Amino acid sequence: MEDHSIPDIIVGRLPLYLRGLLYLSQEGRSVTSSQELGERLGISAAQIRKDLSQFGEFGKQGTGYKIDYLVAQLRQILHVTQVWEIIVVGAGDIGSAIARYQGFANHGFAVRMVFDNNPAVIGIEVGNFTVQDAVILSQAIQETGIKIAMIAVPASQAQAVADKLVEAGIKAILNYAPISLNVPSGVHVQNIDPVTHLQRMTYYL
Amino acid sequence: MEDHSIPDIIVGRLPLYLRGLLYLSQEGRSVTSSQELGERLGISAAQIRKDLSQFGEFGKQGTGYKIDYLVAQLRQILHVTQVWEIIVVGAGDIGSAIARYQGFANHGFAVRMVFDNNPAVIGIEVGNFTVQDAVILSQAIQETGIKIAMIAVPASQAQAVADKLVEAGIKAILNYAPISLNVPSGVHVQNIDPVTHLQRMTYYL
DNA sequence: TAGATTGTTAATCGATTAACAATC
DNA sequence: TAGATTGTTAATCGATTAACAATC
Repeated sequence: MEDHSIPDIIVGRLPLYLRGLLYLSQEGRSVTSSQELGERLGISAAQIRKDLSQFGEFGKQGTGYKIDYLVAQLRQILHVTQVWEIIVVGAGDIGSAIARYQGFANHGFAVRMVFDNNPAVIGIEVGNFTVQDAVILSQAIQETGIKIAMIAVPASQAQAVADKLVEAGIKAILNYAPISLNVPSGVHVQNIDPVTHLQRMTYYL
Repeated sequence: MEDHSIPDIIVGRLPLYLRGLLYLSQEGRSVTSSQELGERLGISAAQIRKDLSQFGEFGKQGTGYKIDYLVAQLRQILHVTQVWEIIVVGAGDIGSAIARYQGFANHGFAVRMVFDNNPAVIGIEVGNFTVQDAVILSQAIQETGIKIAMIAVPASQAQAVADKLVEAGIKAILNYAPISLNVPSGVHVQNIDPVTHLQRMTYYL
């Protein structure tokens, strides 16, 4: 069947498969197996095959998966065949590091604008961008039609920024502020908080 | 029972509970309920109660949870009653942002040293730190007994760095490089990769 | 052909939710 | 007491694994 709603936990693994395949490709490999990929990623071969089978039949019995082909399929499934433009809100240390990050290129993303509301920061150069005044944030989102934003402002301002982004049409938020954002259904949020990641590990130490 | 092995998925939610409780506390609240906390975090009340019940009985029927008490208990469970010192490897944009990040204070962590292997970077100041030569990395880990490291080097060097860290005694790694690290059992890894987080959302766009 | 590996089924395992007695 | 909310049980739901026929 093809019109199942795919569990989010499976969707979350697809980018890992894609990344693993790209490294294999870089190493000059053209074919791989669920077992080999699984060993690289720390995921069982059965799970990889099961996950992929939700979307189609991409391999061949006896030989495995043609890497270039599976990469292309995963990119289509994940909607990263074109480049998504991104707005960064907050030009402090984290926002600046994101704006300069070279890792988005060739993976479906490009930072397009950087905003802040601090007069001391507005107008300075960050990477290839001039920090813009956050008062024109909504207007810029509506004019460009950009759907993805990253929040890199202090936690105290993050919910207000999220509300503004959503109202202007943003549909996906990567949130670097250490707070749980409340957004309407239909808007997606992923959180990156080093403290919660670290605390998850100290439990075991 | 008390000597169950706790599922990692539950351990992963405890830092979120802790963070939510701290915000409630900051707002002057002294008592909360599983329902209220759940609404804040987007987690069901039943799940919060069930998770907490793995570790003890922290609430009172009819009234809920005393916030300060539950915060203290969660800190003990997560082993963040004292400060864990951290080594940052890689003093590029990301490593520098981490080294300057103010959000670790009061949450159980403190960056202690920053390393790089690039002669152009060694010796410069990043936040309150002087970037040190990575050749003394192992020695520094062994002398200080530090158990937690963050990897903020290019993907091509990340596995080699991880191997070196593990050999020197590191037990928990927060990995900012976009690659799956292989480490021995007993060493914990958490990954922070904006690209995989973004691709997980573009699936739905 | 013989060997390898897929896609898929069925079984197992684990996580979440609903519901409620207990009790503050 | 009446109302509220916990801790826990049982039921439901979902995810993972094992195994294998199909087939390259």
